[in-house]
Formats: sequence, structure tokens, C-alpha cells
Amino acid sequence: MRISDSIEQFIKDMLGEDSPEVELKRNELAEYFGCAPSQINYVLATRFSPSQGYLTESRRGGGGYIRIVRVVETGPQKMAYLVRDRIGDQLSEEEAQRIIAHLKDSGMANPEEAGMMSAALSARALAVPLSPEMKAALRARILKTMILALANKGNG
Amino acid sequence: MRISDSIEQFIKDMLGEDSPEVELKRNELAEYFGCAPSQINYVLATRFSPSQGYLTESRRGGGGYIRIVRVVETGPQKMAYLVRDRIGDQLSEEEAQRIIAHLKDSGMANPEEAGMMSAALSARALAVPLSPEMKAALRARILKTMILALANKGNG
DNA sequence: ACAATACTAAAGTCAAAGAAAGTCAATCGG
DNA sequence: CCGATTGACTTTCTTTGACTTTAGTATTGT
Repeated sequence: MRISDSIEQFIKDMLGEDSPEVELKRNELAEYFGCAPSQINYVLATRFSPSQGYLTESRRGGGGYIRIVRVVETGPQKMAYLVRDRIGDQLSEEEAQRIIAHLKDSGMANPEEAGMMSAALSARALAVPLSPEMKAALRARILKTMILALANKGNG
Repeated sequence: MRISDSIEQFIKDMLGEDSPEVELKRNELAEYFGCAPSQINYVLATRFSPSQGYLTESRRGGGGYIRIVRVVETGPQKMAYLVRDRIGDQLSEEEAQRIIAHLKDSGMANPEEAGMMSAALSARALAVPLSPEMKAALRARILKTMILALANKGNG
């Protein structure tokens, strides 16, 4: 069996039990599995990427760490994913505001959250010298990220 | 656990309780934590900087001291300050998250709003092919717009 | 007594060492 | 050939210590 797979399994077991979040020491883990520390980065990059539903954050230096958070979950969060999938790579401001209204109407976002989303995607917020295509791409990404944050709020 | 973090926590606990101000002896604190005195300066520089909402003043020589003050400003003033002075044309993600944390801590934004802001300005939301400068410019504009929305909510 | 000087007790500065994690190109193995 | 593995090198954050600066206190000369 590949070491990468073992490490992946190890981390997923830790994530499975109690919390959707695990913190580890790169060097310790590497030593435990008898591999190069950078192997851990490889596993993170290939098995715990954002597109696979994980976020990682880390810190270097003395007392450094790597934290892995699972963001894909069950229940209402699937709805968020559906919505997210309906947002492509491009998003107009009108469409964005429509989706936000829908999120609010369906109770997935409260008025405060909707207000912030609306502001972040307004023409005013994106008043920078960029092509319309780039702005549309930005809107899509920003809204997706905010919806993910919404979905994740439940059991962070 | 890092000594820096312990010292940070220690000071924040002192600040948290009663007063927004605490006075301490650098050498005593260093001895208490068993570290070099200059470590205290490091903690002050990295965790209690003005941009993080703290001011420090000190005195050398016999009977010297270090005083740390948590700066408190009222909502509207603070927001105006943030938009006008502190957020320029460029904004790093770290700085953005710090500002958002401050807004939340001081009650100017509730956790939901802060969450949305944080998401909208995350590296993930801006993961598009743009120069770092352009991203920094976008962050600045988006955050300003969201803060304006916050401010407007209250009195309008 | 008073001012200048010396002594001592702080805090400040800065650079070097240490401790992690990140990157990337080369290599390995199925 | 392609994903897995490694290791040298880089970057970032922390910790320490030697040296500097400043403030209060004691001493000394007039």
C-alpha cells in the first residue's frame, strides 16, 4: 500500500470521529510514517484540496502546525452545494442579487448575511479597472465562497 | 504551546476582566514565563500593535513599566476611520481578516456579518488569475463597501 | 544645599540561531 | 508514462542574548 494512501486514511480517520477539524504536526506525522515531510504536503495537495471539500491552514516556525477542515457535509449543506453548482464560472450582478434574495427567502441566509453578500457583490465593490468577464468570474467565486461559509457555519 | 501565545493570552486575560488597560513589568513577566525579556517586546510587536487595536507605552529605568491599552472607539467613528484612513487602496488578506475580527469583537458586526465578510475576502474567494496588487485593490473596495452597508443598516 | 557625576535598574534594539512548514525539480516504481 | 517519493533549498515565525538607552538613586565636590 502506498504511503500517501495510509496518510490520507489516517487523517480521514481523525476527521471522522469527533470534530470536522484536525490539527497536526507535519514533522511528527512524517516521522510516524517514515517518509519525507514534504510527502505530507503532497497528500494535502492531492487529497485534501478545496475542490475535494477540505481547507487547510498552517503556520511555520516554532510551534508550527497544519490544520485541516472538512467543509463538505450533510443535510442543509447539500442545498448549499446545489446552489453553488448552479453558479458557474461567471455571474452577473443581477443574477447574484437574485440568488442572494433566494437564499434569504428560503431561510438559508439571515438578513444580515444577505446584506453583506449583497454589498460584496455590488457594482460599487467591484469598481476597479477590470474587464466585465473578470468581474463576472470574481462575482462567481466570491459568492461561492460566501455560500460555502454559510453552509459551514452550522457545525464549524 | 508557544510561549508567545501564552504571554499573549495572559495579557489578554488581564485586559479582558475589568479595565481596558494593564500595566506590567517586563522582567517580572519574562521571569514568570521563563523566557528572555526581549520576548515580551516580540509579543507586543506581533500581537499588540496599533493595527490590532492596542497602544503601548513604557518607561525604562528604575521602576520602569509597560502599559498596554486596548483602544476603544465608538461604532460610527471607528467605521469611518476604517473606511477613510486605515483601509487604503490596497489591503492584504491578513489585514482584512484582522479588521473584520475587530469589527466583530467590538460589536459593530455580528458573527453572521463577520462570517460573510471574512468569506468574501478570503484567498479562496479571490482565487482568480489576477496580480496581487489587483487583488489587494479589490479587497480594499469590497471591504469598504461592506462596512458602508453595515454603517447604513444602523441609521437608515 | 546644589549641581554634577557615578551607579543601578529598568526597558529597547537588533541580529543570529532555531524551529517549523513550503516549494520544486529530480528520481523512482508500477 | 504517470503518480508517488525524496531531499535540497526557501520562507516564515519564534526565541535568545549581547549591547544600548533611559530613568531613578546615591555620592561627591564646591
